[in-house]
Amino acid sequence: MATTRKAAPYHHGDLREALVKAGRSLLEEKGWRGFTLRECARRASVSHAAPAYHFASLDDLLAEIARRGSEEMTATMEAEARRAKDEPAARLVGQCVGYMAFAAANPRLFELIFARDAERGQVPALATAVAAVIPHAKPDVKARMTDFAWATVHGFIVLMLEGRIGAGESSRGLKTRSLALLAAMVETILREGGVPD
Amino acid sequence: MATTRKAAPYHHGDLREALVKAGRSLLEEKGWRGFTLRECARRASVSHAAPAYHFASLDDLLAEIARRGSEEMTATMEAEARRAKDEPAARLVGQCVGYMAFAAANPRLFELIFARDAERGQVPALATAVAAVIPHAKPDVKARMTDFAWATVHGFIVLMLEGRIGAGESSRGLKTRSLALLAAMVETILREGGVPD
DNA sequence: CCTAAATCTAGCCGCCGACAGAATAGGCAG
DNA sequence: CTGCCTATTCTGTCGGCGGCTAGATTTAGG
Repeated sequence: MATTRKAAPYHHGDLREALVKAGRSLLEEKGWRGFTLRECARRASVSHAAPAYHFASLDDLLAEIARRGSEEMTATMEAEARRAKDEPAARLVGQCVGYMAFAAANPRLFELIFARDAERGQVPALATAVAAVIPHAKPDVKARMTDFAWATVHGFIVLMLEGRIGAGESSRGLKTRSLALLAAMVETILREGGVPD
Repeated sequence: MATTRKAAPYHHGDLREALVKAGRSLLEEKGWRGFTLRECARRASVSHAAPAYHFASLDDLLAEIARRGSEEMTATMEAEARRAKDEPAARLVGQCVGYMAFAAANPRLFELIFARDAERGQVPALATAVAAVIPHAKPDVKARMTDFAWATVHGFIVLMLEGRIGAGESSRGLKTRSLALLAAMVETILREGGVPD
């Protein structure tokens, strides 16, 4: 056939695709422990052993879901950065906003990405964005500031998703706080690695 | 029986205690999906149904482990703070160091604490420590700075544990980086809510 | 020593992930 | 059109799990 893989559907249509989709929604609905290969099969209207042909194991399916989620997250960040003003700091903030927005919209998937998608030179775009804010800084300072930015944003959204921060607050208030956090973060980056004032 | 609960051991000795201990080490060893009520029972040399008497469910045992872990973590933070210089900023840094040290020493337990121990007015000591650094700031600024500090420290240690930050770095280097991060954090707190310079 | 409560064991249920082998369905050679 | 080939899915099975119940065993306290 034309493509390398599964060109024409046989019994199901495209089971691999259906399983990934079912798995993703199942994960978001029932969480972690409710995620079951058999339930994915059920949602795809297929026997309990059918997934085995497409995914060697449960972890294999999770890995694929994480892989796609990771791509989607990167895309969200870049889209948000493009919407921002054409200015280094604004673009960095945009990426961070995209990061948090994706996590808030897909909390379990976000968790999964960080639990499963280990050891990947993640978020290279973030490093670029930070570097653009402090172009004159030394490489190691840029690296440290990237870590700082990432840690701040990641920690904040995680704590918020876990309900440790701003538990009883309005959505409006949380947005304001997030932006204040990002502003403080940018200022710190500028001060630490910034223009030789 | 003097105390309210399980004063003298019966068959086992103190099964409840043994299960918590076995569960904690099992969690650290096999992680999360290897954590099994039956394996805990096995490690305590007891039948598979014995735990049911002490813990209503697997979640119940996890909750207890998380509860104790949380206390231990708080103690670690306070101990580290006491070891620091008698100065607000140093004590805040000390608490953060304790936070990271505990997480690094008990990564799975640390995860568990944050996953299970939801909705608790966590880390009140951190809020106190931050407030002491910026005594003249308004309450809402203190709150924001506490969130900022917590997010920074939490994000950093999580990313480090996941291997996203400083993957190939020496332990020495990581320590230096951590301290640099904390220093930047304290400076930001001072600048944002600090002394009216 | 006897009773009642506390503690543990044995056994069952339904669910799970993984594996083995049978069955189906489309493509294709003849 | 026939018959085979291979990709895909199904049925059936195994051991392990969490949770439950029934019953045995041990201990405390009179």
